[in-house]
This record gives sequence, structure tokens and C-alpha cells, in this order.
Amino acid sequence: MEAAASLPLPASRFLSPPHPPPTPAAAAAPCCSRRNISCARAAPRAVEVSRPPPRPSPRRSAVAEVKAAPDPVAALTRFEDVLQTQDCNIILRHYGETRRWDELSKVFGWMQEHDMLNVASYSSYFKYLGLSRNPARALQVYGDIQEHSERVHVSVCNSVLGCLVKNGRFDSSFKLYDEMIREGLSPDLFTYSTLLSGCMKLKQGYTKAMELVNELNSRGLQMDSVIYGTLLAICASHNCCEKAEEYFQKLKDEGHNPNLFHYSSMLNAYAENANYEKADLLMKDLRSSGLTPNKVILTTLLKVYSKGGLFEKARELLTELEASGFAQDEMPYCILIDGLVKGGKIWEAMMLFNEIKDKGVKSDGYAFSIMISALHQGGYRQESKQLAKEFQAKNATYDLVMLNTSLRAYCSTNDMESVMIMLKKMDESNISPDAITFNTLIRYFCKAKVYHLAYKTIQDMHTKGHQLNEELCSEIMMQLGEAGFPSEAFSVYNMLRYGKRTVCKSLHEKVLCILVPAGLLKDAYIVVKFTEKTLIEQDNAELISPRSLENFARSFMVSGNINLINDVMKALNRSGWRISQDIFGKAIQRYVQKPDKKQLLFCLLEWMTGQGYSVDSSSRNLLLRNSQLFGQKQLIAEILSKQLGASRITGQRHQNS
DNA sequence: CTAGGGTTAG
Repeated sequence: MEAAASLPLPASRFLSPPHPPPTPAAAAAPCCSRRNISCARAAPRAVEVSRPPPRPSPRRSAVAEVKAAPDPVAALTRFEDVLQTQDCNIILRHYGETRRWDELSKVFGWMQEHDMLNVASYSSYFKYLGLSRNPARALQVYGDIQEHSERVHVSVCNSVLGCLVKNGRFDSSFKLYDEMIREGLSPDLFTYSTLLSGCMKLKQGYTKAMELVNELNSRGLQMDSVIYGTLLAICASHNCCEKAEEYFQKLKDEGHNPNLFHYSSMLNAYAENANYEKADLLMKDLRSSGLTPNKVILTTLLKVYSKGGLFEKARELLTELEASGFAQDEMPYCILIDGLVKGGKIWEAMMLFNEIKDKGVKSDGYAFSIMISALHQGGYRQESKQLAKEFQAKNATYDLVMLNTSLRAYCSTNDMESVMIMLKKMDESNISPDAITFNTLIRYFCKAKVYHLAYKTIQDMHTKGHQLNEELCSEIMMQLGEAGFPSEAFSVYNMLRYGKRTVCKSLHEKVLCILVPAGLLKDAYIVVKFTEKTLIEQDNAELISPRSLENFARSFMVSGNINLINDVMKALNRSGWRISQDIFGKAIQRYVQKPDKKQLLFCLLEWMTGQGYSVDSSSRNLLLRNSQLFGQKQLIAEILSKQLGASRITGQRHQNS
């Protein structure tokens, strides 16, 4: 077990040529040799007597021929009458094992058409769809299974769930599992194991894992050693140290011997809190139980010491790792470098970084990214950029983290050319930017005062479904307003508003102060209406100051869309602001200029009466003077007198308050 | 001749 733990994956799986020699003899060789061992003792003579004729059966040779054919579908069709489902499964697995995904799918499609699928076919196909990173196809094929007994078959279910988990589709794996249960799946230990391994990288993974453990127990299943390993790993990565200790003890109590997986997870749990005393005790326990620490154990212990600031001990341990040949790649050095940086010893970290460069330790860029970030954070911008350049000059391959790290180094030294090179690299390597990338760029474009680029990047970030950084974006919203791009500013406001449940209260007022002077009154009205809605939902104090509301109202009455005037009045009133007579006066002036809107005018006046508002004397005179324009002289006079009467009662109340 | 689980780094 321990030996297997530190061994890499079987190399042959990756080194085997894409088209292995299809000779039946070679394919059968391992099988024969295994049989010889057992058969030699049991019945040595029977082999000679009962050996079948060397001539292979027609089914066997058909399988061999399809495996070797350049066009497997054509070959399958040729042998349609000979092959059975289990033969096709052999062929399917062959294309899976040799990683020929295109042929794999074609063979599966052919089997589907010829109604030659059984649970084994599905299980295998889902496994390879997992390996070829195609969970969507697995979901689709699973969804198309008609036969109920196949849909809830535990191996079919386990394989499709495994495919999802392997590809990071944790949410859909849990959803699908619930569906399977509803349809009648009886999950086994492997089902739970598969789902639990999905909890490892999930933010709410610990809670979900506890749910699954309860469920597993209530079904009468017993946790095995591997499940305990998974659980310990989940506890460690979710910083539940005490829970990890509890499970570790339970594992022992149930008669299991902890192995190196369990110990390494425990160490990892202690590393999170830098609990080196407990880690040392655990190491004693490990050795006394007869286990030998492997590369992972020693590396994780190094993490405990590094995080705990025990740099002397960490150094010693690193030397031990080197002596054991466990320090051939940069990982253990990275752990110590990272610890030194976080402990404020940036120059010691730098020295170790240089040391591994001199030693020629194999690097994937991790050490570079740690140092580039460390220098950046320490304020050594130029040095940080130098390292980024050095990495770039090595012509190494980039991943997302390395790109982000380099990008930040270039942005903070205002090296636009290198920024563009990084973006090009990102494109070429098909790496999609994440929130960090976007925010780095937005911050940079903002600082460089290239607001249109900042805006474009915000838009891009929003479209790709990332949550915007409110502080940064509201800063750019202001800048866009100042630079004469009010529509863009409003668009940023909307992206913030729709992206988050709550935004900072002052955001609404800020955008209003951009929109009103720019004459974008309809947009300003949308802002006011929205805050009115928020007021109802959150029941809190004013989001927009009376002063800004008044500015908006005045502008709207003068030049806003006349058809919306009444709506705006109502919205203003609902937002808790007492509309001044001056504003009503402006509205009435507008209506007097447009007599065909008389219905709207009447509505306004009626509404005012209902709300206890009244027009001032000059508006009153204006209306009476122009009442013939509206053709309803009598009606206007009536409405006004009713309003006057009403306001004598309520008006006083408002003045007093 | 069905699927299938656990440990370390930016």
C-alpha cells in the first residue's frame, strides 16, 4: 500500500502507442502466463490434452479485425451477424484504453443503433467520457437510457457520477444522484465514495460530506478505510482539525490500521493551524506502527514546519528529503519559500529560490509565481517584473495562475507591451481569464486612464458571469461620468446592480449625479424607480438624498418625456420625498405647452388632491388663464377649488411636521 | 469480459 502510494500512475498507460500491434498472440500473452502459474500446479497434463485448436473462433477474430480496422464502424457492419454485445464491449474498451475518443464514440453510436448495449457498455463508456473530459455527453447518454433497470443500475450510476465528479461538475453530480435515488437506485459504498471525493474541492464540502455520511450510516453501510481517507482529507481541507482527530480515532476503534493516506491528511489538518507539536506526535505514532514516511508525508510535514515558522527544522527536513531523492521537483522548496515569504523573510526566500535555480531543480513555474507575487506585495515592483521577464525568456508554458501573476507584475510597472503579450499568450494557449485576470486588467486600465478599455473589460467580465468588484467598478463609473461617457457609466451601474443582491447605498446617488446633468433623464428615472423598489424590500432609510431627488425632478419636469411626468411624480412621492410646489409648477408649465396632454394634466391634479398636494398661486393662475386651451374651463376650476379645500386641511399638517 | 473512492505546491 505504501509503496503504491508514492508510485506514479502506470507509465504504460501513457507510453503505449496509439495503435498497438493487434496480434492476438501479444494480446493474449499476459493472460496465458498468469494461467500457467495456477494451472501448472493443478493439472499440468490437462493443458496438452484439452488445448483447443489454435484456430481462433470467428467471434474472436472479428473482434481482432475491428480493433485493427482503420474504420471501426465499417468493420463492425461487416461482422454484424457474428458479433455479440460482449464482443462489442471488448472493442469499446479497446478504443477507450488506447485513448481514441473519436472511434470510441463512433463504436458506441453503432452499438446504440444496433441495440447492442448493456449495463457494461454504459459503465465503460461513461468511464472513458470522464477521462476524455466530456461530462456533458455522459449526461446526455444517461438521460437517453430508456430501460429503467439500466438507469438505476448501481454500476451505471456510479460511473456516470464518477465522470461528473472527475470533471469538477459537483453540483450536477449531487443533483443527478438525488434523481437516481428517486428513481430507485440502491447506492453502495462506492457511490458514496465517489460523491464524497466531490466534496473535497467544494466550498460547502464539509457540510455536504456530513450529510452523506449520515445517509450512508442510515442505510446500514459501514465506512471502509478508503472512505475514512476521503473524510479525513475533507476535514483537513476545510480546516476541521478536531473532527479529523475524531474520525482518525474512530478509524482505529473500528479496527482499521491507519495508512499513509490517513496520516498525510492528518498532517495536512495540522499544517493549516501550524500545529507542529501534534504533528510531531503523529509522526512518532506513524513510525511506531511500522510505517515508513514517504515523499508525501515528509513534504506535508515540511508544510507544517514552514507554516509554523520553524525554519531551522524545515531546512533540516528539506535536506532529508533531498537525501532520499524526494526533492527532485520544486514542490518541497516551494513550500519552504512560501513559508519564508509569509513569515516576512523575503530575502531568505529569494536566496532559496536562487539556490534551486543553481541546482537545476525541475520547475513548472510554481517557485517563480511565489517569488513574483512576494516581490510585488513587498513593494519591489521592478524586481517582480524582472522575474516575470526571466520566466518569459525561458519560454516556459503558462497556466492561468502564472499568467495572472505575470500580468500583475507588468501592470504595476506600466509595461503595456508585456501586458499585451500576456493577453496574446492567454488567447493562444486557450486559457480563459478568471475574476483575478479581469480585475487586474480593469485596475490597470483605470489607473492608466484608458476608460474605454476598462469599460470593455468590465463588460466582458460581466458577460462571462463573474461577479464584479464593486469598489473598483464604481470608481470607473465615476470616471466614465467625468470623462463624458454617461451611458457607459449607467451600463456599469446596471451590471453591478444585476450582478449582486445588494450594492453600496451611495451607488445610486452617484450614478444619478452623472445622469441628470447629462440629460439622460429616462435612465435617471430607472434609477429612482429601482431605489424605490429596494426601499420596500429592505425597509431602510433614504438611498438618495432629497437634494439629488430635487435636482432630478426639476430636470425631468423641464425636459423629460412628458408622458412619464405623472409616473415620475408618483415614484418621487413613494420614495418618501415631499415634492415641492415649485416642481409641480414646472410640470404644469409643460402641460400648458402641450394641450393635447390634457388627460394627463387632469390625472396629475386629481392625484395631487388625493395626496394632499396643491399647486401654488402662480400655477393656479396660469392654469385658469389657459383653461380654454383644454376646452374644459369648468372642470379645471372645479378640480382646483377641490384641491385648495383639501390642502387647507392636510397642508397645515405638512407644514407643522 | 461492467463502474468505482483517499495524501503534498503558486
